[in-house]
Amino acid sequence: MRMTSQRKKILDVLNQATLPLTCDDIYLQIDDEKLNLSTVYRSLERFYIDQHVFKTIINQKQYYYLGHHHHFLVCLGCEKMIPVGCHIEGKEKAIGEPYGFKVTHHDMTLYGYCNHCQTH
Amino acid sequence: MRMTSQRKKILDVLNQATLPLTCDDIYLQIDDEKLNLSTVYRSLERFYIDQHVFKTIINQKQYYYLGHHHHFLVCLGCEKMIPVGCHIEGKEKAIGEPYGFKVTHHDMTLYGYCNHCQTH
DNA sequence: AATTTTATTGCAAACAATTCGCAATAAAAG
DNA sequence: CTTTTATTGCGAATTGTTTGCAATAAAATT
Repeated sequence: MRMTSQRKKILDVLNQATLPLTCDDIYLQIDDEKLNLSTVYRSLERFYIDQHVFKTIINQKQYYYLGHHHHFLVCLGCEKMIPVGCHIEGKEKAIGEPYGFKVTHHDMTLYGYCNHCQTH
Repeated sequence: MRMTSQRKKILDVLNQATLPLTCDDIYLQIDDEKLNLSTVYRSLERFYIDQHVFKTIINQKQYYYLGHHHHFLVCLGCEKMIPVGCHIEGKEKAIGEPYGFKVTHHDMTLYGYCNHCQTH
């Protein structure tokens, strides 16, 4: 795995972030005329496969983040995202077991309305 | 809500199904020269909003199903899907509460390897 | 039953997110 | 310093999904 200047910048952006980001988010934050969006896509997928970043699907889009595996409350009103812990972590294996299914990971998102959007 | 012939056929297909289906799955199963894929998309989204069908996102695609809310084990090898119960149903509200967030629903998918793909 | 109303459809085109082929580039190895 | 080969930029393709709009057909009204 070659640590290119592009990949360094991508990881920098992710390190700075407090919420998960799409490839496009990251692309836009890196103000480099010469960086291509497909490089961002390829790099993040590579990081993900090599287990250096986490990925979650929200509103049918891929989001990436660093740190530890968790989930998000996503507001249907304003799209705000709130990180929340994982409540299935330990149960993963048990859920697959009766079917001889080996669970490797899971993805979950909770949708609803944030404090603000409930009353506006 | 007008129960058109197209919508009847779409619901028929879903009723027959034992696993969740994409719009395209359903479209292909209805052998009607004159039925359009966008009608299938629009109808299912309407059913979903009116709470007549459930929806879940798997591999970044929308799947619809009837019956009761549940989840799926999805094999990364052969794409096989196995329905499993929901383990968060009761906790939904509690997870959002500390943030004043009103959870309306959630989506989860478990990925891994089925019995067969583990050894092949 | 005939007519009016209006939700729904078919069609083609647009869209958004993501992926791909390929020649050029630049890390890392020799 | 040269060679090797992973990675990039670029443009184009793909996939899943959504949209505008005129035509159609349910359902409501007469």
